[in-house]
Amino acid sequence: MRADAQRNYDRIVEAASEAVARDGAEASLEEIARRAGVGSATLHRHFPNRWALMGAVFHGRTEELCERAGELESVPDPHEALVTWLRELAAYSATARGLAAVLLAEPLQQSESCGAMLVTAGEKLRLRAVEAGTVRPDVSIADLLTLVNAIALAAEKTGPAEAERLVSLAMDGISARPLRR
Amino acid sequence: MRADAQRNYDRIVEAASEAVARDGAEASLEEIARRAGVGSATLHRHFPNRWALMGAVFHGRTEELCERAGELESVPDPHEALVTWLRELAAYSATARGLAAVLLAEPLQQSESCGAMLVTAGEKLRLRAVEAGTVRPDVSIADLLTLVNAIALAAEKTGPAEAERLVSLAMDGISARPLRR
DNA sequence: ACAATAAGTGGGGTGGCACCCCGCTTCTGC
DNA sequence: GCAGAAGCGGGGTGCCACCCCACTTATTGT
Repeated sequence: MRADAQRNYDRIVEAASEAVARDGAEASLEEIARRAGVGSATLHRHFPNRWALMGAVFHGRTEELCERAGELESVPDPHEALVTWLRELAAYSATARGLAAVLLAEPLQQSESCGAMLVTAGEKLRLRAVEAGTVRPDVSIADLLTLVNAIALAAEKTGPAEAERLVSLAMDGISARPLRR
Repeated sequence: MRADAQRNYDRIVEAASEAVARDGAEASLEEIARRAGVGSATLHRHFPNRWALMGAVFHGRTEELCERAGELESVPDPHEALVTWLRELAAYSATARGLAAVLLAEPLQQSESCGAMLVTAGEKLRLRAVEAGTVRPDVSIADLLTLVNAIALAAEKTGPAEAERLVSLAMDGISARPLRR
């Protein structure tokens, strides 16, 4: 990649980050290009569609979340580690407007994508919890991520606190029965 | 309302129903107007924004779901009644592309809205389950509907079966502990 | 240092969209 | 059957995503 192309790429991602923070994932691509100081054609050449751009925008944050998953592997209680991570993921998704939509929209299998990164990071936490016997083995990491993303998407209007509450609710279940762990 | 205005209203809703079934809630309003045989201005006069139209489209179906809630009140097991209703709601929302998005988008309190109808219908089922002691009293009907709609939205691509599975999952919780009901 | 060339750029075009204005048509109460 | 109001829709505006192609710029070999 040529040096100037790299510079434009970075400028676009930076402008897109600001735009997404302000307007959500539906931000105008034209305006992003304008603010990045490039033509709209340049934006469309680097990112063939909106999701590709959003993927780049959220890539950094996704890496942080994956690192956080790594940290949580050293938490003694595997169940707590998993639930904590899922709650943090929900809280961040609910704040960074559009991340949840991007994660749900993009095919989860495709490597290099944000979704794939989260799958591999989260799978370790899930497996540890299953081995500890606190999580049903028939629940896949894809199930958990879909559930959490769904909640984050729904809670985008009501805020991260509500998102975390709903995640806790879904993890524990709605039934009034004593917790036996 | 004048007779011709009523006729146009009905035509628009019918065309919109077809369009939504095909393209989801993001269907082109212009095309809906075209297929209804009216000018786009007429559509915009009857429905000031997209959600107003979607509300009208889903009104009939929402009524059916409310009736279904009424039927389920006579099911002996209150917990089963509630979960069955929520699962059916999720399955329908996942099929009728866009219903979930509409329900999440519109303010839940506003009367006459689809959301409000579902709240009053579902609240009875929830209350019965709480009184039977099978559902935690701190879980509101709004929580449940948000959760179910979120799942339906996320499962729009994967189909109603997956939506039902995730609802069941959220209702029971992910933990590997014996069901004590 | 510089020319050849491949890579990258952006102004401007296209078609589609939501939404609005306003002169015209059609219904309705009397 | 008529006056006035209620409703209508063609056409306009401004915004958008996305594309084409003549031009500019970085790189590479000498």
